[in-house]
Amino acid sequence: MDAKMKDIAREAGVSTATVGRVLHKRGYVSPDAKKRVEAAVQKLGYVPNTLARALITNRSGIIGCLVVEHAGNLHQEISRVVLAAAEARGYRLFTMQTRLNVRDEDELIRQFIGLRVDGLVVISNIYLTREQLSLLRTRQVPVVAIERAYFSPGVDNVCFRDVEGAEEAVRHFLERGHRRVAFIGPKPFAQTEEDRLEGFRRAMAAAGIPEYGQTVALTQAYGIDEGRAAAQRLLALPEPPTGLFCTADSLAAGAMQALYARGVRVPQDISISGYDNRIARELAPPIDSVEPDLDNLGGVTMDLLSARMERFDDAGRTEWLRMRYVDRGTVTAL
Amino acid sequence: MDAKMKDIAREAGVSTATVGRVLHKRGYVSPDAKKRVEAAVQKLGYVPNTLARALITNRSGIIGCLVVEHAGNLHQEISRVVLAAAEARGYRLFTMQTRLNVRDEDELIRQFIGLRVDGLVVISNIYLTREQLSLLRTRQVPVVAIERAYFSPGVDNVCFRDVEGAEEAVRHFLERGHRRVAFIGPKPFAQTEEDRLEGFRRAMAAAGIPEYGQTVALTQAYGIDEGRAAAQRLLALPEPPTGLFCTADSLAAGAMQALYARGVRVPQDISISGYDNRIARELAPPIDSVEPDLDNLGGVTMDLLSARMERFDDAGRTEWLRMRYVDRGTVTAL
DNA sequence: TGATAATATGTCAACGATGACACATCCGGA
DNA sequence: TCCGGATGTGTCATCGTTGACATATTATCA
Repeated sequence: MDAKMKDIAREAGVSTATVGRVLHKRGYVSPDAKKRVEAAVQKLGYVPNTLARALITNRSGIIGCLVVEHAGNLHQEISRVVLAAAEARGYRLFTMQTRLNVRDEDELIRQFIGLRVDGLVVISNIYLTREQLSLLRTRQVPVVAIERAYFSPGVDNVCFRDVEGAEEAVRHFLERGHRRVAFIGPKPFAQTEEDRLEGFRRAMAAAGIPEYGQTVALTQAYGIDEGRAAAQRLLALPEPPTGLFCTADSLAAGAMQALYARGVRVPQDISISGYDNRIARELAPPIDSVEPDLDNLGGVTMDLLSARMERFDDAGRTEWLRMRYVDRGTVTAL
Repeated sequence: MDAKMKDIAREAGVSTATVGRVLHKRGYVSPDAKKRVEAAVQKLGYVPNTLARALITNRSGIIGCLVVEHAGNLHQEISRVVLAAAEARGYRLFTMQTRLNVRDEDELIRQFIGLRVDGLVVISNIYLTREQLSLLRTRQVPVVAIERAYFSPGVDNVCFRDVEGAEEAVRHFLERGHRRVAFIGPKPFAQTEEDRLEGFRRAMAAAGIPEYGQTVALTQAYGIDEGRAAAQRLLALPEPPTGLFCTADSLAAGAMQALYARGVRVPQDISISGYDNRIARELAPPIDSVEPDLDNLGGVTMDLLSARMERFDDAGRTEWLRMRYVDRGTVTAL
């Protein structure tokens, strides 16, 4: 059905080798033959079979992207910028998603290996297992992990400076005279969550506020409902906080609902900031948030990956992406 | 490097044919040979080469997904549910994205054809060109288009009942005594936008409100800023509307900011509803919205596609997905 | 006892593109 | 005139897997 090289060759009256030379613009081809081949390609609507090419060259031109989904994180946005960067560099990005589930991940990794991907991008806040890593390593598949640092041979990392990001956000409150700043964030279940809590603690400690004086509202997960409930609890305290530091915009959005319902105005009556800057700008009013450097993320990731695809070695490089505080004026002086 | 069937065969002391029989659980294999093959597969960490298999079977097991991105639409969410449905059915979904750009689309479609995808899902609110369609058609690639109906041979469609969705939302205002209901939505540039505007007009006309009495605020695009500006304009009218029907949650979110800034309370002072139900629940307060039946979308899409993959024909089937009005109480009686 | 079916395994030509290699021809310079 | 390089083209084994076909052995029944 589909035209193949042989068909082009016959149509143009040359051999498949010459067709190949025209297609790859490599080697000597007479202008005449070239013209005839191009005409035949056009006429028969020839599109080279990537699969056959990959089989013999042993390079698929495909990069796998494993996204471990998880309500309330940035993984969708991250995969989008990585996709854009990959396409810009001429790679095809093959995305597969899963929710936290080792069995699924095993299956997806086998699928990627079956496709003989040239590289793999893992976007996850949990770790791959040792077995999964070794499966990839014996096949010399370059891996770049976003969000989780592996420090493992053959794996490069792109990480967010979450401790510093959270620290800066909390300092924002403290510098404006706030003392009772509450932390709203999930009970740490991965590095990211620990880092943000750690950043909060560091900033508070640096301001001389002792551990037991800190108001920490841990939620079971990310989400609107969790944020709303946490804010309700905090507002009911005898001495409610004057500032709410939320470690996700979704939590902040929920908190805003609680505030709105109680008639507490932002920023006149209370200060608030979010994290991730995903929906912060969509709220009324738009609130402060902490933004990862997504503009660079795609490029950094693909640079690491292509360096490793050219020469596979055992070093494990790590790139740290800094966070940026986006000031929209919802943290005000007391 | 990678183990191949031949290696397994040697290790197990059988031929590749027997290895194949074990792998595909087909044909006769002695329990003993089976055991040895399985052990060899385990030992050598064999993963079949999907590319080679695809080459000879002429089925890649890959479904292409072309997402034409566009700020403010649901395409990310849609691609996610389609991905889930595809994975559940054992297909690999290969997603590529582009922004409105025919040249890019041509390139991506060629990439898909090069990969010999078994089917293609197009998520776009603009049409593929005639050339693109015929390229796919000569190769008998089943195509399912989401959002845009093609009524073109070889293309199945999954469409949203946007006229009815908008109509129902506007009726919600009218039934509660509103007369001055404003429409906030982009100047129609594709069917979706026209449909939502049409729905608004129908509902208003049915309530006896003449065309010239209708308040229509057309924006240049979807987005927070556009929604905010439109709401500001409307609030400045001598007789401001009592209800705002926004054809996207992002527009509604912007409108909410304008309301908040002016101290107009929702829903006490004004009624409002959004569309798409993407961020409506994250706002303070959460607002009414119109929700496409995303739960069914993935399944419906994949059903159409797999039916067509089994038997390619020229019929163009169309599935209409109904919209659901989500009532959160932000449209109240006057 | 021989015919037949069921069981078990191996051989080999595809799939479509690649690229090493061989073979031609032509030109310029020694 | 002969040689070497540039130019132009074709042949064929190969990539890893599949599946049609051939072959061999054992069990079953008339």
